[in-house]
Amino acid sequence: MIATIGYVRDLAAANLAKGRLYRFVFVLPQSNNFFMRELRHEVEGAIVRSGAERVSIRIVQVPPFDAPALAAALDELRHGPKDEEPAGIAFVAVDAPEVREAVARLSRSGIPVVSLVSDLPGSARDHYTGIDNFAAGRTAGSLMGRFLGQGSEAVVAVMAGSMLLRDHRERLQGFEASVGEFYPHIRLLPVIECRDDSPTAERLLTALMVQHPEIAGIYSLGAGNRGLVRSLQGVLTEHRPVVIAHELTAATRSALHEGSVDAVLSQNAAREVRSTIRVLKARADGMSFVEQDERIGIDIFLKDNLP
Amino acid sequence: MIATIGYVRDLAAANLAKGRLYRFVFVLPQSNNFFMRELRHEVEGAIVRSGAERVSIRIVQVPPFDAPALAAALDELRHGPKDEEPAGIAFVAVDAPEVREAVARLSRSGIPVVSLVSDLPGSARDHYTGIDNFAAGRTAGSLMGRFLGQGSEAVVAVMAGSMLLRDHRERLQGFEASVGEFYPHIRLLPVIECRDDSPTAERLLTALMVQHPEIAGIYSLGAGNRGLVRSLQGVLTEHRPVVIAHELTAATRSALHEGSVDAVLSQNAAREVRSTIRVLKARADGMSFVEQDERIGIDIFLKDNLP
DNA sequence: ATGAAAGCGCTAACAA
DNA sequence: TTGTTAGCGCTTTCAT
Repeated sequence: MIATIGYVRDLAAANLAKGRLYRFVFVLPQSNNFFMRELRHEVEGAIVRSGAERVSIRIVQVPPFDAPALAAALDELRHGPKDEEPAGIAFVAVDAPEVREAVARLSRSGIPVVSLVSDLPGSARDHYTGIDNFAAGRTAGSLMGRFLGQGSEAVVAVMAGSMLLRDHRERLQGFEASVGEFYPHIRLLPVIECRDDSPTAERLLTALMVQHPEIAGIYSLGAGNRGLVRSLQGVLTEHRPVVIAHELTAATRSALHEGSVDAVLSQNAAREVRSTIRVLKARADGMSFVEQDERIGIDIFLKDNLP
Repeated sequence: MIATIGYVRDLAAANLAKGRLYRFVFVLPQSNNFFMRELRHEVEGAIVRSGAERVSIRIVQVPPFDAPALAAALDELRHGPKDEEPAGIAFVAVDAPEVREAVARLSRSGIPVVSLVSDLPGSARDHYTGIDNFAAGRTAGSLMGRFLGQGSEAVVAVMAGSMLLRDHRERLQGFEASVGEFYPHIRLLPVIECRDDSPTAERLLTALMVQHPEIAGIYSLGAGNRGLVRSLQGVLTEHRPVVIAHELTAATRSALHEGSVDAVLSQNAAREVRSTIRVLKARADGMSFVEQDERIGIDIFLKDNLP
């Protein structure tokens, strides 16, 4: 009806008129691993830039891996003065029922919610900003299979942060599925868990390589890659295993460059933060967004296509 | 001075007051290959969305590979009524002196200019939106080397669209450099040029494979991949060469899926268009932008991480 | 030169 | 309910 005339509502004018301020909250784990720090850093960058855009972003930190604390933090945001109610919330999910319930309460209050980096399927979240971790694991499997080449049995080690983390579990599943289907000559050692901690990663991997000198490949699907790189330092070049890791960090970047790591799968934290803000804004305005535009791809980095 | 007070100019209000309209022009080759069509399609999409954003985008088509025509089109844009002068121009460069000069004239007129997909180094363009094609070629070289594995001499065919295209030349250089340095057992056949035409590609490749049945790898660095895929159809699975191509299209996507193509390097046309508009807007406002945010990465797709 | 006033497209507060 | 008016932060015009 209105559209027939060719009318388009001028959102900028509307926002000016009502002195609108989009209050968004990012609930982030106070983890110390590189990726979470980067994520926090990107949100802080967005805060600086947000001045010009009628956006006000606040970061709320919660203890990592702590579902009750996360749920409490989410509930907290629903209270407080009515005019300070957030216009949207982004949070890194911990996969637990109480978190799902807190999200349901937010949703019932009409507050847009976006899960970030780690998803909460089956919850009332409006959107998930992050990569498909199952596909990431499959991709790692393919690369491992291709890089190792055909031949007799090859032994591959897998290191995760924690099997309690949904994204780590999904990566592992994808990796196992891909290797099992296409590269049956690869034998996977039992997963070791380094709790995303570098010293632990170094210790565990070094021990594993002593125990299994025949290791031909390593897939590190979590954090703690400084330790991974250090454990590789003693290995002779000609015995270097094929190494695939996650997240482009200072450690993985230089390891790629010097050849001790062969491929890095990564997600772009800056892009994730910007996308999240666009999505929250759209939802806050009751606007739709192009799902396809907001998909976060799995970046594959070799030494040759480093940004 | 002003900044000390914490003042931030409200661009939205300013634009409202002056009824600003950003007039941008995209100068695109009227090529029929999939990628250029997609690029055009994305610009058309931006035109639709632009209504709400005080942006008006116009597409000017020029004959492909035609430097004089492109230069003339660029000059044309500087004339016409003063109040319809574009606030920014994006164009797919043809690497020639007359184009450089036309860009210099635009620049002198104070019109922001962005080169898109194919760059024009050394010209007065304000920005280049597109991938690093040399790095893309190197990446293809690494993948080819790793996928072929160590061993005795391996013969690899290279197919380009045209050596007159700067992006194709750069990809080839990167590929040759990478293979030459790290995989000396790979022998490259002389480049064949299919002029980005599928039937030609099919014909040339089929002939080449008859002539060189020992071909173990194919790098297709231009367009015309329907033809590439067709030429592969007759090859027995166990003799299938390692195939690396550029641009994720219907043809390369299904070929990846069914296993006749091993990897696809790609650039995201939608992202390129959006980035270009952001950059032009920033320049038109005399604002800076985060260079890093606007870098277009080289996407690597395996069958496992297709979007 | 400097200042006051009108108005861009909208919303919110108020009147009728 | 429907209509009117003031004003959001800026630029532009017109007057001082």
